Amino acid sequence: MSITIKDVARKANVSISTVSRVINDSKPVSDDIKMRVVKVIEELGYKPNPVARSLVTKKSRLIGVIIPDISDPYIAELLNAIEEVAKTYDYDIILCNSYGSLESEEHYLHLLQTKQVEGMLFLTYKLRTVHKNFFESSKMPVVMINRDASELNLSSVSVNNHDAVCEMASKLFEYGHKDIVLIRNGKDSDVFGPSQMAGFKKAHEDYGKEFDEKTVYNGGFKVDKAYKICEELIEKNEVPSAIIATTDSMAVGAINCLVDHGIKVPEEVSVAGFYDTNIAELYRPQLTTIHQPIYDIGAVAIRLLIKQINGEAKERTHFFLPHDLVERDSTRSLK
Amino acid sequence: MSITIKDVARKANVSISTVSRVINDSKPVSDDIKMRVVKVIEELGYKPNPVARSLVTKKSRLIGVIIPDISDPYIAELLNAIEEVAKTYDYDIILCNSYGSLESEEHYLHLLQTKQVEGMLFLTYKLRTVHKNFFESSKMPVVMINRDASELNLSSVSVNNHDAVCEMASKLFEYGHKDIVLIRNGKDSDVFGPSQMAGFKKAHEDYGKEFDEKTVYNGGFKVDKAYKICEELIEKNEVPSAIIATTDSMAVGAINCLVDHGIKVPEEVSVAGFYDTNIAELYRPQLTTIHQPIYDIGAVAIRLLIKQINGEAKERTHFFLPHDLVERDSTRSLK
DNA sequence: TTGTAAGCGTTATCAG
DNA sequence: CTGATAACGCTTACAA
Repeated sequence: MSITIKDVARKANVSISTVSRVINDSKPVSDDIKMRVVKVIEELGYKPNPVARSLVTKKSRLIGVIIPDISDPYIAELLNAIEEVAKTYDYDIILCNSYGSLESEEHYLHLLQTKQVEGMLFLTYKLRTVHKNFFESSKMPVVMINRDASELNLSSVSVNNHDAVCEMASKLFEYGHKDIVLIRNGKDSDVFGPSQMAGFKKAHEDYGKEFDEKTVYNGGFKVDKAYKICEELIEKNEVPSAIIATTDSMAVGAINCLVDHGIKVPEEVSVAGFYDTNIAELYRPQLTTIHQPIYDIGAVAIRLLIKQINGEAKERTHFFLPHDLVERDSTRSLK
Repeated sequence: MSITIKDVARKANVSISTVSRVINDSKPVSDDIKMRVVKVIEELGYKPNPVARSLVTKKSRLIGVIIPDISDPYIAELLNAIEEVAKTYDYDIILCNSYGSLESEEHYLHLLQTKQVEGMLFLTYKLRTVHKNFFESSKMPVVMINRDASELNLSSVSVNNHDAVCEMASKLFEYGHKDIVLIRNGKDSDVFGPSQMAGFKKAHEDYGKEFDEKTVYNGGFKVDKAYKICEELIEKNEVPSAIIATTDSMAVGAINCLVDHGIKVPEEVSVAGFYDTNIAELYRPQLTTIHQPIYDIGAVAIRLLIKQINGEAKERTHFFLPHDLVERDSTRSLK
């Protein structure tokens, strides 16, 4: 049996309320009594029982995090940040890996609610009605990562995907590339699908290029998918002079395919990635990519959430964090 | 205010104990009453409050997981398994990222204890006295991953590193390689340091080669470190015909260095990795590596832990899971 | 088989 | 400033 507040009270010769007051610093307690209590607490090595505490305060000091795939390095890095700053505020993380399945996302949404989490961080590839309904009815503090959720009246944080794709495409056009293929995350209903498409289009406009929707493919975050898309391109003899993938690993998939078919990168085809995850530097050729402040995205998201939990948050908005185009060896100028 | 057991009791016209009995299936309840209660529960959408429950049962349904680095793909995959099977048993995971620092490991060990976790999964690069003391005195169920902890009278699970290194080295000797450099995890005090060294030695004995301790380097799980080690080798003009790294990413670091210095892999030097993480297949040349049943390691560990929590575990032992040498393109036979 | 009531360890209200 | 005491929502003897 471990030591309770009662033991402390008894040994210090005060009431349990007094002990409670000193540990919570909630009401004035005379100095000598306070010191006496503190001393006893140390002697006994007393630690308040968080469960009992939660029962009365209705606060669990728990935050739920639903993500589609821990083994995605991008998400891992995000988690790193979330975990770290949460601990700073004395919150713990309950991790839910949904594998991107709507079913388990729904399951976790409810699970977390019954687990009494005080708020949730949500990361999903597709946003559905089920989600919306849940968020609307639960009124639980939620912040969305990597998706603009202002339509749901939720705060969210990400990089500006429209601008990032636009910049990358522009850079390639400037380098003299005539035709660029975009392998984006997914369809219009998927995360950032629309803004990536729009950014790509914008670059075409800016550089007076004709835009053809057929040059946009859906990679669905999958290396293999990107590989296959590339293979098709090769078979159809439609290999472009440059490829932009909205994920580093899809870029790697594309390069592997090209190289496996004897096409040199970047000599014959330029390929760019997105996110600047570990592999971008590890892989050869090193990837030209969009560096994202992944850690910061996670950190901002969790801070935002905690503010919301504490009722300090004003309005719900989307936060864009700055990205960076980093040029390495997988792209080249044709000029 | 959410619905409590009282609301259910009132609406079903029974006592709260009866309700408790039906939700826990703990004592016989007559069929008609049970049905009535179940119906009311559904109507009201009642969910037992886990906090209140924990307070009386002293069970938190929480398991603490301390790991050194979430963004390590190996650990991410492990986490995947842990999270998944834990949910199966209705346990939640509290994630603690120690960055391998002894200080935060210690911090988390205690934090988890006060958070009332029912057991812990522990993954560390170095095992120290602090850890031992904690485990001895707390008598909390703990299972260690990727480290033989039988000396601490703790269960643990991993692949047999001695054999794996030995097999890899043997394969290379068979291929006609004369000198092999081993870039292992770390020093003797580090995880698997000794067994990797021993396995390497054994292979030398088996093949009648002279063993020189100088051919063993400590990579400390770092890509850069491996890169530098390789660079030194090149500068000293001591490039071996084969390199075994005990981590895929260290292998990649080594290959990158070699290639950056104009040395071809596998034509001039063979390089092998360990773990068979994503990058092993993604990278070019694809890595020859030791495939580890990472998911299974995680799954076995968490199951073991839950058994221990339930008092079903017999003795504390180390479990070896089978590994596999998978040959890809980063090594070649000299014959 | 069912109900009553005593906790579980805290915080919070209200007197004093 | 300090102390009783009533919650918090649930499980579990103990009675009935």
